[in-house]
Amino acid sequence: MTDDLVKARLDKLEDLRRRGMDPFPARVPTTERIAAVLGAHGALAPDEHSGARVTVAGRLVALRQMGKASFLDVRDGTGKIQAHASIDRVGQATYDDLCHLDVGDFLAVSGEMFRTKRGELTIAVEGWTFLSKAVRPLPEKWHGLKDVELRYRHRSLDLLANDGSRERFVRRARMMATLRTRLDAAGYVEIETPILQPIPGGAAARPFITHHNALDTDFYLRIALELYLKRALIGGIDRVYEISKCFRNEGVSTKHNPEFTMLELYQAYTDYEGMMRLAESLIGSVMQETVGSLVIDYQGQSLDFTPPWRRVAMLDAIAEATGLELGTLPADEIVAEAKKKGIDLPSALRTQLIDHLFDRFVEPTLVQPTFITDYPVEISPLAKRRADAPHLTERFELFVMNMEIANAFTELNDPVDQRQRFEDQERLRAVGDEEALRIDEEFLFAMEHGMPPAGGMGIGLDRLAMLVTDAASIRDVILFPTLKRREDA
RNA sequence: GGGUCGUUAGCUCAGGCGGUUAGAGCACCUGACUUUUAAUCAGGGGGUCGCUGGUUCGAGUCCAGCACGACCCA
Repeated sequence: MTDDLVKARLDKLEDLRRRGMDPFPARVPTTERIAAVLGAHGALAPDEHSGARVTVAGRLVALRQMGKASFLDVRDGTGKIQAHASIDRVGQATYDDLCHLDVGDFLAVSGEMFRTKRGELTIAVEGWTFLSKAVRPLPEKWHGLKDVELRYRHRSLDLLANDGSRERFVRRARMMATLRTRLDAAGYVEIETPILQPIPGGAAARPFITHHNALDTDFYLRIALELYLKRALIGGIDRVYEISKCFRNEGVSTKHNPEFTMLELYQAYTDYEGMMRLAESLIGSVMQETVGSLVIDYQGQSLDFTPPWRRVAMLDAIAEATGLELGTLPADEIVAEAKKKGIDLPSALRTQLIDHLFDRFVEPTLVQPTFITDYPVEISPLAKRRADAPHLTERFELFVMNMEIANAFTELNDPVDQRQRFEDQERLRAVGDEEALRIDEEFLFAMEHGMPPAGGMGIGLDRLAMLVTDAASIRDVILFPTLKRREDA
């Protein structure tokens, strides 16, 4: 039983105290990082001793005892090193103490570096210090922790047991760093905007609701960053971005987590064409810095991010996939035309029909990076209209591997049009569309003071992280994904 | 929301058509072993078979409900 394993280790903890050692000391000897030690002694030949003494600290991950000598594997955040302890070198008492360690305990070891006959760089232990006790056994060393539920619920153990998991999050961090470095170099200013918002805006989604006691007011957790970043843009921070969590009160799936990380950026004096070029260079940089190539392998599929990426207008993509030339056909005629092609459509609003056709026939075909452009104005209430086709907007979404990765537009900066769009949305809300946008007077007030022409873009960073880490589920790139609480856990 | 699958020792997994005391490897404990690296060898301990009910002389196994999770669909 677990209790027996824990009890045995708790007994050892008491034993340590009896032997005069503190199982949880506050001070640690000065140590080097393991990767640095290995790097500095890489030139040693088998059986050669360096003459140099090193000290490292880490977790004991394996202990091979052979009577009067033992091998210990010690791991820190940079790597793993072997140590060799023999009764000759450290004496009976110290050796006995060392043999009472459990796999999982932390310790510092010091001694001379040498390479074994079998070629492994090793510390010949001369002294050691106990650093921290593990009172539960670690997951199994060979098979690791496979149960996906345990991996998500006990991520610390997943990171410990599965190298692939740890490497995935390191790579995600490199992706984040690359994005910030590129944007900072391009003169973008990173800011922070409210998570608690009186009116959730910037996207069509259901929000979480929470309550502020002292103000006795309900707030919403933000569903997008957009409207606050645009306020900053209006205020003169004319290249601005934020990388942060957004929250949407929707189902979970391999591509959706209720809280997820978005990058949103706004740049004055450009447009959605500029955003397409930026997407190509920014995501290209991420691929180069994380995977090392613009051609990546994702779940057995080769994806090529070499620019320029394919661009297709939404209605053209639907025509290509279905043979339906929608043009400006009203809803009932779309249904009729579809029927002729053998496609059954429910009676719905024109935009819903377009959405439906796109999701069903186009999205499943979008594997290589593709910009879908020119979305209908009704589903793009914050994007500028095309001058030559006012029912369409200067907007694109980027699709890769059937997933929406980015959404961008030439930003609407006409406050009169913006007010009308909000009012159209409010009318949809009134007839039951819970995801329709709400009118935001504060935002309109800001825009009425003049907003520069601008391009803006949002990128779903969890999904981008899936691509760069070859992860099949969004939960594999979110350290602590949203799970139901378990009573017994 | 619907469908399919899963839940057995700390971890990874077996468990034929319902039949004696539920098995293995790793981990753990005892002993041997001074260059191993999934160390090896000998011995030992460890189980609310997810939960609740039902069928049956008898349920890890069959049935129903529930919980949690995975995948697919909307």
